[in-house]
Amino acid sequence: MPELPEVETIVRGLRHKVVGQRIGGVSLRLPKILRCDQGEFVRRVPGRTIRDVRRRGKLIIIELSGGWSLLVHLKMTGQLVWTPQAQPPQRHTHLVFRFRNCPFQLRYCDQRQFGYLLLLETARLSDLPPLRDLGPEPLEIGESEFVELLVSRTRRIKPLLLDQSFVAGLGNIYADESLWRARAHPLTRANRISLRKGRELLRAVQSVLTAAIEHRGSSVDTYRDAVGQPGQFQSRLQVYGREGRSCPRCGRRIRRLVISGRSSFFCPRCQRRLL
DNA sequence: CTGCATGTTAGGTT
DNA sequence: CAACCTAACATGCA
Repeated sequence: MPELPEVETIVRGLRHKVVGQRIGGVSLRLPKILRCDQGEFVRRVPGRTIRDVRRRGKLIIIELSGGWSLLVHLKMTGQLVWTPQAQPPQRHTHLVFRFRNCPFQLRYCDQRQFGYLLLLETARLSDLPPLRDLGPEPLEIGESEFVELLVSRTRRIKPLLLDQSFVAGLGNIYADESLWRARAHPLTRANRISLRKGRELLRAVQSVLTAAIEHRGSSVDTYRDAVGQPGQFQSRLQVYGREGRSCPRCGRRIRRLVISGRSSFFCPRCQRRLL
């Protein structure tokens, strides 16, 4: 499940492979993964050069020459993989970009087919959802700004952290890890979190994300980076997916709670419920 | 075979 | 408008 650290790892890995490459052709094996006009995509993409690859939240933006960009959301199981041409495409390979004078190709693979790509004018990128509706980047926001956002909300902190319009890029894994680090119960109402704890929560979010990026993300399921390698952070997760194991800080059994339909893993001793 | 879990978001209701 | 709920997507697993 690619969240911010996984997407960042993919973007960094992809950037130095594809920037400057000219797209020779595309093969669309599963048309439904395109969220734009198919004909336009096949007509407009070949011949363009990749200018930049960047991330915003969990979205990947591949900027092409001539004022067009590709927007990619990997959702649960999407992968963008730099692969030797000679390697036969697998069952879940849905789109292939070939490059001029290059023995590698860029493949979009997605076991569950929830992810998508679309082509649009670079100038219109930020006018449209989902980019338009994203909250601030958690690694760029300041403590006071974050605390301001918290006090204006009455929602429970866990679903709030998962809300991409509140803060962009957190998913279930890093939300739980951050709450554990900050010793905050996932059901706490955002506006009931003290200023001190609010600042602590942002620092927890930032240190977890930074550490996860350093370890190239967490492969708890199918995640692979831009060259097909798994991440290394899954073994450093403290609570996520560890129901019944002991809390690394206090030894108490980690519990799992379903909050707005999502699993939440937390330590009932370290993360006391305030209400 | 059934039913559930999975993350995200669109779309609905309160 | 904010908060909350549910459906939908495809697959794998108990």
